[in-house]
Amino acid sequence: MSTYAPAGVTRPGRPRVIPHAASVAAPRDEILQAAAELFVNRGYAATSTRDIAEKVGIRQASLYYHFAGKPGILAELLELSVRPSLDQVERIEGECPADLPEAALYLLALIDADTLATVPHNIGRLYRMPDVRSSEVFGEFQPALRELVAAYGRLGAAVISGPVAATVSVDQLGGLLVQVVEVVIRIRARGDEVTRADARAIAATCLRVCGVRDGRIALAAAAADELMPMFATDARSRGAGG
Amino acid sequence: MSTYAPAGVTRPGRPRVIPHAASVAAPRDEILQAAAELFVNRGYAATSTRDIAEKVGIRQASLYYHFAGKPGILAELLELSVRPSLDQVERIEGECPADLPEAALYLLALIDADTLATVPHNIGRLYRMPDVRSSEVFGEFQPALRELVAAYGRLGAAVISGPVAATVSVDQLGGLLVQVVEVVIRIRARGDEVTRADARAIAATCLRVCGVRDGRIALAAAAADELMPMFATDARSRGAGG
DNA sequence: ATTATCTATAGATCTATAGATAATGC
DNA sequence: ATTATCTATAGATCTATAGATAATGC
Repeated sequence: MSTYAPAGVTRPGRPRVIPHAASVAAPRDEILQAAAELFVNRGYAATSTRDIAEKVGIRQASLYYHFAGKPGILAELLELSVRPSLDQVERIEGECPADLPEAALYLLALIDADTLATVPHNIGRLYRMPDVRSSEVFGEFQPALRELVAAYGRLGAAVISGPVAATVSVDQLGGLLVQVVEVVIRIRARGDEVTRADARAIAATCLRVCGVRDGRIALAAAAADELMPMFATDARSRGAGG
Repeated sequence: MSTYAPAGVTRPGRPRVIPHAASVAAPRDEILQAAAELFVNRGYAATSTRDIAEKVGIRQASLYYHFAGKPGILAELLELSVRPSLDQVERIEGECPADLPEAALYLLALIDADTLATVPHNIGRLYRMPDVRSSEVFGEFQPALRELVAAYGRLGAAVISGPVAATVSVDQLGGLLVQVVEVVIRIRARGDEVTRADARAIAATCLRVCGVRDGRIALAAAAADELMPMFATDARSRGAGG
C-alpha cells in the first residue's frame, strides 16, 4: 500500500514506459484483446507485432515474454473463437428431444448466432481469413470446424423437406446453414449490434432454408425457449467477459 | 518467322530469364491471374510482390513496368470481381416483369451465383478480406457493393411474406440474401465445383429465406429460365475467359 | 526507337533474441 | 529471487526506384 496506487493491482516487474491506464486485465489478456481487434479489422498478416504492442502500451519485444510471437497469439484467439460453439454442439445433439428435430437445429443456430454475436471483437471472422487459414497453427482447428459444419448438416438433414432435398445435397446443407448463421459476422463487421431478436430471426431462417413451414418453426422456437436455460452459458447471460 | 518460335507470339522487349511456357496471355494478364490466386488463397497482405513475380516467372522489379505496385493490381482485381454483378443488377431491376417479382430475385441470385462460380480464382472473396477492406484502394468500390446489397434488399422486400417481415428488417434482408448467395465462395474455397444446379438451388434458397412457398418458387424458376437468355453474359456460356 | 525485361540496391519495415533494469515479495 | 518490463540490435524481408540491356519494328 503505497501512496495512491492508480486503481490498478500493483504487480511485480519493471514498470511500463507508458503506465497502465488503470489497466484492469492481466497483461496476457490485454495483448489478446488488442491483437483480436487488429487481426479482425486489418487482417492477420497486415498486423505487425509492433502494432499490437503499441495498442497495448508496451514495447514490441515485451510481447515475447507472454507469447510465442504472432502465431502463438493467433492460436489462442482461434481456440477462443471455436471452442464455445463446438462444446455445445455435442450437448444439443445429445440432449434434444427426438420428437421435434426442428428444435435442435433452431437451438444450435440460436446459440451459435448468439455466441458469434457476443464473442469479443468479432473473432468468429478469424477462421475465414486466408492468411489465417494458411498459417502454421490453423491446421489444429480445422477438424473442429469441419465437425461444426457436419453437425449442422446432420440436424438439417433431419428436418429437410422434399423439395429442398431434391435440390440441395446433404453434403452442402451444413455449409449453407453455417453460412446463414455467419451473417452475424457480417452485421457486426458493419458496426451494428446483433440483438437477441436478430439471433432468433437467423435461427428461423435456417429452418426456412430447410423447407420447414411457419407453423413448425413457431413450435420449434417455443420448444427452444424452454430448453434454452439448460444451455445458457453464452456471454450475453453471463455478462460481458474479457 | 524465325526457326521455330515456341508457339508464343514473339514480342519486343528483353527476354525473360525464365522463358514463357508458351505463354498465351499478355504479361499484364499473367500478373493479374497470378496475383488473384495468391491474394485469395494466402491473403493480400501476406502476398509479396516477389511471390507474384515468381509465380509469373519474372523478376520482382518487372512488375512495376505494368502496375503501380500491389495496390494497383488489387484495384484491377476488385474491379473485375464487382463489375459483372453490378452491371446486371440494373438490367434485371429494369427489365423484369412486375407481375412476378419472385422471378426478379431468383434471376438476380442465379446470375450472381453463376458469376461468383465462374469468375477466375474465386476473386469474389477479395472484398470480404479485412486487409483488402482497409487498403487504400477499397473505398472506391464500397459504393458499388452497397448498391448490390441494396438491390437484394429491394427485390427481397417485394416478395417477403408476413411471418418473415415480422422478424427480419428490410434493412438486413439484403445482407442476408447476399450472404446466402456467397455460399458459392465457400464451396469454391473447399475446392469443389459449383454447378448450374447448385446455382439454381441457391436462388431457390433466397426465395425460401423470404418466405416464398414452393409453388411460387417453381413458377419463378420457370420464368427466370425464359428470361435467362437476355442476361446470359456470364463466363459459363461465353466459354472460359482469362 | 520502342518495348519489356533485367540487375542492383537504398530505405523501410518486421521478427525475434540477448541482456539490462526496476519493480514486488520473501 | 522473481517477475515484467525495458533497450538495443542482428538478420530477414519487402517495396520501389535507377539505370542497363536485349529483343522487335521501322
